[in-house]
Amino acid sequence: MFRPPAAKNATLRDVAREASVSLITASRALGNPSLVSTATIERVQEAVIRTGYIPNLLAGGLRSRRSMTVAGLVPIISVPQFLPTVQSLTETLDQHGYQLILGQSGYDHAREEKLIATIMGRRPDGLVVTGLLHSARAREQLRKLGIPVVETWDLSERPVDMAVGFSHLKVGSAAADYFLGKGWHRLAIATGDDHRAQKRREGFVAAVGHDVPTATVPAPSSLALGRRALAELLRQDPGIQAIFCSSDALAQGVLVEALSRGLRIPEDLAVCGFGDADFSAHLEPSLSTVRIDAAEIGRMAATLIIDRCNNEPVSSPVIDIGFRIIERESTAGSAGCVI
Amino acid sequence: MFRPPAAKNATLRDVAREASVSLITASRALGNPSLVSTATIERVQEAVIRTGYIPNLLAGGLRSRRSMTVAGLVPIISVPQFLPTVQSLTETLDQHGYQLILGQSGYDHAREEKLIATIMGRRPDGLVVTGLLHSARAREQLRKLGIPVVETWDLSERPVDMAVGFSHLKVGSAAADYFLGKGWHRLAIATGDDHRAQKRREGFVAAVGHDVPTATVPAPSSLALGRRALAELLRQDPGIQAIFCSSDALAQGVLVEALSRGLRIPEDLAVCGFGDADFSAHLEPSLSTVRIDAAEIGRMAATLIIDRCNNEPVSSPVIDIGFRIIERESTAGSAGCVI
DNA sequence: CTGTTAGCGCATTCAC
DNA sequence: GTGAATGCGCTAACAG
Repeated sequence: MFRPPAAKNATLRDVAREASVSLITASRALGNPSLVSTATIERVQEAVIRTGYIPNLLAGGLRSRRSMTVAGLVPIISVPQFLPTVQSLTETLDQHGYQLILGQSGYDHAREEKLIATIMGRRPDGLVVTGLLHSARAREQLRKLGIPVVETWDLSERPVDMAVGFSHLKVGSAAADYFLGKGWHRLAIATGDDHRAQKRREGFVAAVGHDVPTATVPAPSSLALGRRALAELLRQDPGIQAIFCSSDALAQGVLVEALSRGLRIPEDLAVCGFGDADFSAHLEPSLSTVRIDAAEIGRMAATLIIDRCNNEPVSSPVIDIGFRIIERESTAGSAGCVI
Repeated sequence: MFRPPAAKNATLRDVAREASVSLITASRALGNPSLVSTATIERVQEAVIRTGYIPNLLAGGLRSRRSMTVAGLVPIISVPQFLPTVQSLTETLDQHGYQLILGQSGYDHAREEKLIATIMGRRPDGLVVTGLLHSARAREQLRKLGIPVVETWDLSERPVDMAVGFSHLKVGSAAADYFLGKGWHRLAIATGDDHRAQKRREGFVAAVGHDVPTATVPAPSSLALGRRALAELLRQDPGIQAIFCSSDALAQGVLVEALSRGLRIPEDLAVCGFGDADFSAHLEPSLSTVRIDAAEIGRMAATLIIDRCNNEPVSSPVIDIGFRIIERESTAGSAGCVI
């Protein structure tokens, strides 16, 4: 078993002794300075520096029942769309003294439940889930936890607790309406097999009024899969005019494959992605897409959690951050203009 | 079934009572079963299920001085190159019961030190740093912590503790040798401004024997910056034959810009990236690059930490995982062949 | 194999 | 303003 080396960390007791005050006064000087005289605070702060004291948040959390951690659950960390969310979540939490504990649930339902149990052992003060939970049991687990929970990247009618996201159905129908408004009627979809992408497809099909050729690829989607998807779709209908893709990576693959087949974009084939990746505006041709403010999702999720931890009123437990279709060259038909 | 909203979590004491054993026996049944009879273990396990007990790892960590957490420091989470490392690190740690606490140091030296202090408050059992530390003070802090530290994505001659990475100098010189071997002599570099990329540039220049036109872009590098970088390099030397880029995103930008200027790849301009992103093999033309096994870095880092936590001997504290140049169409000159 | 005792480091009672 | 006691939930150490 691992034994900590001789150089033990200074404890608050050491600080108190250095500053010639009691343990609790030292504690207050650091955590609740308004209760302590200025002179004492200064003495304690000096003692902290001299001893190299680093507060033990495990001990503090045990006693105060606030671990100052928030758990973040993602399917896998390397889903590019979620990255800005995780980043801004981490940053915003950090600004308020909270740390993020990251859990990857994979795409496995059983794992999801096990992960929740493991992570709850750390007694986080809140939980942020990226994407709705798969299993009903997991949702039930969360409901019973009694800590703030934010579900992100989707809007449920009945969230476990709170939610920050947008309607994937509406994204789908908006994309379809956009294509139809351009006068394109032979439409198709290249999509990942995850739940949210499927809902966008549903919205798309509903707005079109009938089913459309669809190529479904396994997660995580990629440029390579986009190339394969276009090949598949052209097999289903060689006369496709416009394709809605479930990610910009996929859309880029469609672009590459289309160009290598000598198709002109958007005259022969229009393409719209999803997510507004950093590269999308700079491709040739530039890629139209649906923009989601992923970083804002993380910020809002953090804010909701922190407010609830401080017993501050939360204005609305369900926040729709919306979306925007960004028109670029890949769909710049007659009715539109290049941004 | 009624449950008060603030239903307190069951503690080990509750489990022990349910199972009619002492506290410590319950503890051992769960954490050290070899010391307890099979019948008792079973009774305890049933009690766990009946009570819905979730061990409080804060309390356990406080007492045992093992928090079962590992801190991971990255500049920012959304650097694509590090993602597979973070992912496999999380997974490997998870398999051994450890959780990753993520810290983003930004690109700010002062923040780095502050972050280390914050994170140490959680008393992690180990620390994984992605990239060498910027500030000497931060390195000094780590040395004094007395916990296993793994620096990744680089090899230092004098690591704080352990290291898993590769030589950026060698990558640079290998890239230069590769270009020179193709008969290309008017070389250039498009590079991010981070320390590791600069070392690759150093190695490149050393192998070439003289300085080369260089476009330096701020982190994080992107396709857009790659386009700008090529424009800049062509201004410096319109006759450039081959460019070594510090990331595949940057290289892709160079490709896009080159094609939009009517340059033929690789006849007019050869391009090599770094990192072997998932899209690189599927671009048109496909992108030559330097492949690093990023996931392996994460796995090895986790293993090193865990071994050290268990006081198991670590074969070597510095592990070179090497790299490989992957030749594809963007550099498929006469002397080579397309993979 | 099982139990008793004694804390881990800190913050929440209460007291003055 | 300050302090003394108490215990958060768990496990290391030593008994039996």
